[in-house]
Amino acid sequence: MNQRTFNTKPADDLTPASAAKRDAIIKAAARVFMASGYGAASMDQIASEAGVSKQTVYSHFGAKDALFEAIIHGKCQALTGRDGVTSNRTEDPEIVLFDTASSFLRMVLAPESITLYRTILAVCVRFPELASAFYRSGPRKACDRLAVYLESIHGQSELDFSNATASAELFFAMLRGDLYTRCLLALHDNTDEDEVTQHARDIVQAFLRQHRHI
Amino acid sequence: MNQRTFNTKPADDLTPASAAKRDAIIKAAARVFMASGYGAASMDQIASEAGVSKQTVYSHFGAKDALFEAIIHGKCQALTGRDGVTSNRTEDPEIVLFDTASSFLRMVLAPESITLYRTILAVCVRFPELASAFYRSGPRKACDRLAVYLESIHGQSELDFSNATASAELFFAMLRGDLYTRCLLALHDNTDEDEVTQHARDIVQAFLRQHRHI
DNA sequence: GTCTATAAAAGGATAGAC
DNA sequence: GTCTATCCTTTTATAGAC
Repeated sequence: MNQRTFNTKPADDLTPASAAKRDAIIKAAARVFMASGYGAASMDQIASEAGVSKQTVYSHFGAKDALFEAIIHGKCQALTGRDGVTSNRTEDPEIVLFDTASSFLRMVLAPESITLYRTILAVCVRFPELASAFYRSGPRKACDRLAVYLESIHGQSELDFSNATASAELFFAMLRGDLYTRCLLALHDNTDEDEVTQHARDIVQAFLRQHRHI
Repeated sequence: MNQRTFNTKPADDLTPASAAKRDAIIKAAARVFMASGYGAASMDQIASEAGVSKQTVYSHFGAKDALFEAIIHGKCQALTGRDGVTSNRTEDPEIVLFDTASSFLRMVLAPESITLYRTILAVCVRFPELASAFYRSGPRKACDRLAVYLESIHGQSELDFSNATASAELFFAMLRGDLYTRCLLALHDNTDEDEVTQHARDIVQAFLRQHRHI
């Protein structure tokens, strides 16, 4: 570990050539870390794929763990930025929930998301901050956004969302289901798009039935 | 990888001293692999903790990956053997489901189960058979057992389990919920026993309400 | 900042004696 | 089968020249 602080984003006080190299290092490191995990990734391979010398990598990031943290943090922030989990319109809740379910499943079942999650799980004890950052910018964020929506429609159509956060957590847990476990374990060669859509439809129905008090 | 086949269980055609060493190797390897994962675990450390020489480890298991596979397969078989997921009595379904939920959560949230799952996820691409074996002896087994029970009570108390397997998968997915994600990510220092019990109670209620057609 | 060369250490696997 | 000693490769990190 190095005592200096290294920026994740290309700094403006670098020469264009240096910033370009820094960018190449980040891209290469992301590829290598995602492909091999933290332990099996080598600084040699990262430098090679970035087209720079190993010493340049160390000049920019100081140590392997600092580079790894920068990459993972970047990936987590990219996660947060993505598609809104709820299309917050005054539409039929069933439609809004189905859209939410579809985009959520597409996101979490994407190979890059699966790989990122596996990579973090493999090192979450050694890098607790990374695990926390992932949770906040991923699962937690999705739940919070959905909870806000559920609260906004509480009472409509005889729907009871008096505990919106718990309901949101349940919604995503149901969505993941057994399918997510199988994908995490790499038991599928390809994820069937129709199966996913049908699954989202079923879960939305079950979720609505569950929260419709009679 | 070695071309020979190595037994997982202590063979009877070994001298007692040899069988004891084999057992020590298995115990030490389990500890080291679970503590460090496949990549970071070293054959030196395993030999050292087992109190034998490294060559003895190689004599028994041939290669690092073969030893790893033997350890993981052993852990998976131990998983299967454990507590019945359903207490298949002619009791109130609510009680049976609550018992099932409680023992399931206790099992999957146990630190050893979490560690095993993380270890397998980290190598599931390189060892597809291990991932498959884990899935069959863990999540799949639990679902199948519960599905059998659900089918047996289909129609009772106005409960609809016409798709028992899907219902069983949903039940366990709901049970895992956000709590399981947080535990996987090592975000908890200790799992609150009362929180788990209350969670199981809530999920059973939601599950029953969901399958009670009106 | 960047590169080449190198230090220093760790790990998987094997040879040879008993 | 078991042990000691060793080979060979890979890896993190740094030194020194430009």
